[in-house]
Amino acid sequence: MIDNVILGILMEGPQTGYGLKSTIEQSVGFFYTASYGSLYPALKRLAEQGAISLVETDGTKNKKLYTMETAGRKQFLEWLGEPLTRNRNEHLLKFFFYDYLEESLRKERLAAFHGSLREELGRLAVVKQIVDKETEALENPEDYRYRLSVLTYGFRYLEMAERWLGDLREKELKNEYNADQDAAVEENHDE
Amino acid sequence: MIDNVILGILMEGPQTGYGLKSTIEQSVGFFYTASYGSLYPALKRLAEQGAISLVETDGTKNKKLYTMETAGRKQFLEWLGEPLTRNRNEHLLKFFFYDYLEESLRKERLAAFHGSLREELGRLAVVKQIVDKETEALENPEDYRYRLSVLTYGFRYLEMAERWLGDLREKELKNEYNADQDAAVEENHDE
DNA sequence: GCAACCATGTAACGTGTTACATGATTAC
DNA sequence: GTAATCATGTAACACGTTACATGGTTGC
Repeated sequence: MIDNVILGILMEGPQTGYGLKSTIEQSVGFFYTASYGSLYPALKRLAEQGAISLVETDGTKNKKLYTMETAGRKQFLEWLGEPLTRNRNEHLLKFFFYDYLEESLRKERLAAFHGSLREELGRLAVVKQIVDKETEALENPEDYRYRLSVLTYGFRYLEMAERWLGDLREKELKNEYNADQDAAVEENHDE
Repeated sequence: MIDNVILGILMEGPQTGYGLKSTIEQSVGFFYTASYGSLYPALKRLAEQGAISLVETDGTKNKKLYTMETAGRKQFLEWLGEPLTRNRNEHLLKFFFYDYLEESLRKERLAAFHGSLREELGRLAVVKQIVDKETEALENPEDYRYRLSVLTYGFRYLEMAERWLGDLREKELKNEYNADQDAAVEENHDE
C-alpha cells in the first residue's frame, strides 16, 4: 500500500522522505496516513528494487531526494490499473491517482466498480427491508436503535458512493461530448 | 479491536469461535472482518485474562462455548464508553453496540463526535472552496478531475455521516418526548 | 457415500505504529 | 538564542491475514 502511495506522489516530481509525509497528509490524509516507521523502510526497499533512485543533495545536509524511475512508474501504473475493490480505502487511493490511468482502462474499472456498488446497494436494501419489517413486530424497537442504525449507515454510505461515482462518470462523458463539439466547430470553421 | 468485537457479541449470549465469525460477518461485516487466525488466539487470550470462560460442551465433539464473564463485561463497557474517534471504523463498531451504553454517557459521546464531524466538515468546505477557485484558473482542469473528485468524496462522506448522526440523535430525542407524554397521560388517567 | 457445513487451531508472513534517538535549518 | 520546522532513521511492538492441517456432523 505505502509503496504505491509513495510512487504515486513521486509521479509529480522528486521528494524527500519528510516531504512525502507532509504531502501525503495534505492530499490523501483524509483516508490514508503514513508514519516514518513505515515510510523510510519503504523508501529503502523501493530504492533497492530500483523503482526509485536517491540523490544525496548535499554532502553535509543529510537530505535525500527520491526520484521516480521507469521501473517504479511501471509498477505504479500496474497497481493503478488493477480492478477496484472496496478494501481498506484502497479504491479511494486509486481514484486520487486515476488521472494517470489510461482512459479506456479507467472507464472499464469505474464501470465495474459502479456495478458492484449497485449490487451491494441492492443486497443491503433487501436486508434492510426484512430487518425493518422484523423491527415493527418488536415490542421495544428503541432497545435496538443503534444496532439498527448502523444498517442505515451502511445503506447511506453506499448510496453516497454510488451517487458520487455516477456524477463523476457523467462529468467525464459530458466533457467528451463537449470536446467532440469543439472539434466539429474547429473543422467547420467557415460555417 | 477484535477483543471488543468478540466481547460485544458475547453480550448477547455464549458462542463458539466458529459461530462468532459468522455472527461478525452477518452483523458488522460491512466494515469489520475477522479471520480465524486472529479470532482463536484472541479467544485464548481473553479466556486467560478471565474476561470470558469456556465450556467444552461435549467430550467427543471438540466444540467450545465461550461465555461472557463479569470482568469481560466491565472491559467491554469501558471501551464502549471511551470517546469516539474516526479511526479505522472503530466508531461504527461502537455505534453498533451503543444500545449497551448508559444513556447519559452515550449522549455525551455522540454530541462530541457530532461536533468534531461538523468541524471537519467546515475545514474541508474551506479547503474545497480554495481548491475550486484555483481550479477555475487552470487551463486544463480535466487533467486533475480525479484528484479533485476525491476531495468532493470526502466532503460528501462527512455530509452523509453528519446527517446520519443528526437524524439518529433527533430520533432519540423524539422518543424521549413521547415517553414523557406517555408518562404524563398515565399520571392524569382520570382527565 | 459424499458434499456442505460446522469446528478448532497454528506458523509464517505482511504491514503498520509508537517511541526513541539524533541533528540541521530557518524565522523571529 | 531559541523555538519551530525540516530531516533521517531504528527497534520493539501490535495486529491482522493467508495458508495449512485436521476432523466431526448433517442432509440428501
